[in-house]
Amino acid sequence: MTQSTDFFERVYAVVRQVPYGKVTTYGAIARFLGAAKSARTVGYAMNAAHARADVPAHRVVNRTGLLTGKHHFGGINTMQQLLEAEGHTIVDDQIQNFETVLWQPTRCG
DNA sequence: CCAATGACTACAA
DNA sequence: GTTGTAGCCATTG
Repeated sequence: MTQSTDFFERVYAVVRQVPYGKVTTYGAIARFLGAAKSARTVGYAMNAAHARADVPAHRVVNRTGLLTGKHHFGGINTMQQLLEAEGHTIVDDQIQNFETVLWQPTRCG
């Protein structure tokens, strides 16, 4: 399907590669896709990712590790709880040791 | 087709 | 070091 969803599928493919207990950023995904400046569009794709059960959008946060999109999970605490359930520590909607749990997309595992 | 929106990021003051 | 503005790109109206 070479439709608008194509771009989203690219994002989904990367987000699904995020391992358990790890998180990534919009910029990392955008850059990996070759659209370093489309970070916003990546977040937009996340909004559509709601329809994808295989897309752990809660593992995607902004470059500061802040849960900016927690509002889009139906509950402002849903995203945080999901991350905490994976062993993350969140304070003030911000992931602690963010760089420690940060994961970056790779072409080979 | 034009205008507005958005889960971002980088630069400047 | 904090706050504000600008740029960017894809989607939607």
